[in-house]
Amino acid sequence: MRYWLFKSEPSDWSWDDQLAKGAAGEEWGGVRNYQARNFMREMAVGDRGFFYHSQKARAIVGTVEICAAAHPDSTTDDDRWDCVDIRALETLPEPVTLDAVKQTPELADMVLVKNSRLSVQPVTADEWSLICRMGGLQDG
DNA sequence: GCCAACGTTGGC
DNA sequence: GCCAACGTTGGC
Repeated sequence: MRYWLFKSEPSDWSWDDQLAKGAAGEEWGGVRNYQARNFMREMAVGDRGFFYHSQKARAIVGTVEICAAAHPDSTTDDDRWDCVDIRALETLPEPVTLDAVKQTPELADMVLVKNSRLSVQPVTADEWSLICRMGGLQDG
């Protein structure tokens, strides 16, 4: 299983919006960046991901599961763009802020820190378990 | 609200 | 195919 991170502006699509979709999940449409799209094409059903609030919130707030592999993005007719579907799994009891990530040496190489503009990105297994613990989850 | 970083576009 | 101009993202 692989691990990922999905970024969203809460004013656009928030964790609450994602939670409201429940087990059915929701298409992660609207991504118009090749790197991000390529990562989504690599995702498999059952992979896990973090849900990150950008802009004012700047924190990892929950975990999600990939519930549909990459398929054409329904928000456009342009066939260059694919996306996956994700569903909310757990809310982090304690959100892990960008500040906290930056202050943790083991997380200094995270794409979140290194390439802050990439909206869909891979997370290593070590990063995953550490952030889960920091957020108050036993495990992913 | 500003601005740096980065990705994309389009002229040559 | 290069690169300048432009637009967008996201941290501060």
